[in-house]
Amino acid sequence: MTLEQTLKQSTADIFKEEYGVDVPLDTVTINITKKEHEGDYTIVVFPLTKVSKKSPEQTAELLGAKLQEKSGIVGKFNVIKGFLNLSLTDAYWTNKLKEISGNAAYGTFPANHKKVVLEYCGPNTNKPLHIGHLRNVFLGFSMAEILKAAGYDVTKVNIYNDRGIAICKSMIAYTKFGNGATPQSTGIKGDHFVGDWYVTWNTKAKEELQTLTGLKGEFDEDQKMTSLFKETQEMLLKWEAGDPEVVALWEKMNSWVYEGFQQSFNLLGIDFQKDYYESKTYMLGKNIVEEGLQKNVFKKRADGAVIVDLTPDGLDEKVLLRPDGTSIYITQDLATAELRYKDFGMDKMIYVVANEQDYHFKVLKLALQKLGKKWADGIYHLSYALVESPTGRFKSREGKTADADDLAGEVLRIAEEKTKELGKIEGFTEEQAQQLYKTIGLGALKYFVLRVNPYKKIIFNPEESIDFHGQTGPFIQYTHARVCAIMRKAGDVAITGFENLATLAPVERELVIHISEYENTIRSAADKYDPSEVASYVYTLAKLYNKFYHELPILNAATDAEKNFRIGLSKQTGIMLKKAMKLLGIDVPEKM
RNA sequence: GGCUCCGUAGUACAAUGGAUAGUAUUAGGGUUUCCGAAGCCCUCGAUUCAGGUUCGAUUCCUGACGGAGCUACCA
Repeated sequence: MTLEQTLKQSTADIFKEEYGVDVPLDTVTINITKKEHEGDYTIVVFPLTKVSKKSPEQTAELLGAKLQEKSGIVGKFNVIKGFLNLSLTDAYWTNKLKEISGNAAYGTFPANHKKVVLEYCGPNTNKPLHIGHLRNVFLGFSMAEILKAAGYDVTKVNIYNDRGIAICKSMIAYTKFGNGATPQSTGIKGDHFVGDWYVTWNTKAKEELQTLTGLKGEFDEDQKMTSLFKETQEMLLKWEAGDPEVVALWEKMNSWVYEGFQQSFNLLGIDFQKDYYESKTYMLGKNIVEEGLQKNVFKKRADGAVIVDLTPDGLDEKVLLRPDGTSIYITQDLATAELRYKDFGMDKMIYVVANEQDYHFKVLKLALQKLGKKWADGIYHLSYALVESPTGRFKSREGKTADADDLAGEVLRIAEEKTKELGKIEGFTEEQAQQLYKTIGLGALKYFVLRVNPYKKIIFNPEESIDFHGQTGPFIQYTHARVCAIMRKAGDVAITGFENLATLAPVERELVIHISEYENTIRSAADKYDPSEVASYVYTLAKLYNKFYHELPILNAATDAEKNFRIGLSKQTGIMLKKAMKLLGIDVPEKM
């Protein structure tokens, strides 16, 4: 039972005894006491006055006195207006720290035997990763770590959108203008190489369109009249027909892209247990559509298109299959979802996809539920808002600022610069130094993205956003390095129990309390699918530690009992910093 | 037009319906005879507007005003 539950239960028991009324536990609200008041936890008694029929102050006084008398852990209390501030005994907190430090698995919940499949990344193979993918992969990776800590059995999967008109554009441009160049011959990273041909295609199509019409119309529509587009479309048909030459080229170019992606994934520190390819699943949807028709869940429209009527659910009629019988995006996704269920039998299926597709995922879930698939109840769309530049949405045409590799390179460069200026890396080999720049640079980038609630859009200004001061990854990493320095200096002092400690300083209590809140944070972040709660937690922890560090001597503490306790507290803080940052996919260095 | 999401200091973010709305950054000031100054301490500064529900509203409801997304037989 957690402390919160204990206090709630005791409160309910006391009310039962005093007033003979059962108080539902959720009417008892307990918060961490605000800084300006004395106390650790606060019970808000306003809702309880209905039962006690007394003033908030009287109610609180009585409750406080009874809790102090019966709980055994409440040392003192005070009442301000309707707020009952409880201070737990020092013994309670020292025991708590002892208990936590003795449990290496603290913060990891026992296996709940629920399977989660988490899809993230989902790149197109015709262009490199951009800043939107960064938010996606950082969120996805972190969410997977958090769910694992919360006891779930998580499998991360990727889906490659590796077919369609877009990749054919790259292929056509390469065929016509490539002269046999390769990533190896040019030294260009594979995904960028193929992406460059996609850009070339657009440039050439624009030129052709200009000579054709002399106008700068709506490119997206008008490009269809160019010969280049017609060639591209022919290539797509050939690909679909399995033309060996086209398929061979497609395989070759995609292999370049995958090689490039893999480099990015390695740098970013993300991974997948299974890859899905749109080219292998795009024609699988027919069966599920047929099933829907038989179950009378889907209907055939007069023109032959298959639709699902979602108007009773407040949505529209949604087409699932074209009149000519070919499938569309949603058809594939229905089939892919079922395929995943066959592969994994998961309890939850999480899609990490931008909020542009909110509607799509509502349709997907509803359609599967209407088909009677129980597992569809476990579908969750982890929707996140777009990353925008200060001038609006990042467009892939807008240039280099939005490119993921460039951005990562930029933060690594800044990390190197800062480290050379401020770092304590005497004796590092070049390799260790490079590794450190990576740790710090990516730490800054990941933390910057993950500290924001996923549904809120992020304004990203490449020049200003990557900071190393304040609420940032490097600040937390620095704090960890500081703890490590203390531990090195402390040597192998055996940390014993904390029984001999007389009293705790306020900042020591705050630290222990915050450490004891870790499991609540994990639980909440997992339930809400929100890594930003962990980001916020770990920042507060680092800040508290720095405050503690400045206020109190650790190695030079006045008594052995204090020194022993403070070293133990430092050690545990270091462990918690590392654990929490790991859940964000961020490493922490021992020196920086 | 309809639907969804978002509006908090100059800027970027917090706040299960709870106390005097927190934190970072910017600007200004202080702090290395003492464990790492990428730190710590101090000062300035905000809930878009109008109603409603409530003992209590940044939070919930209604409306207005701003911003974004969706409303594709594209993915």
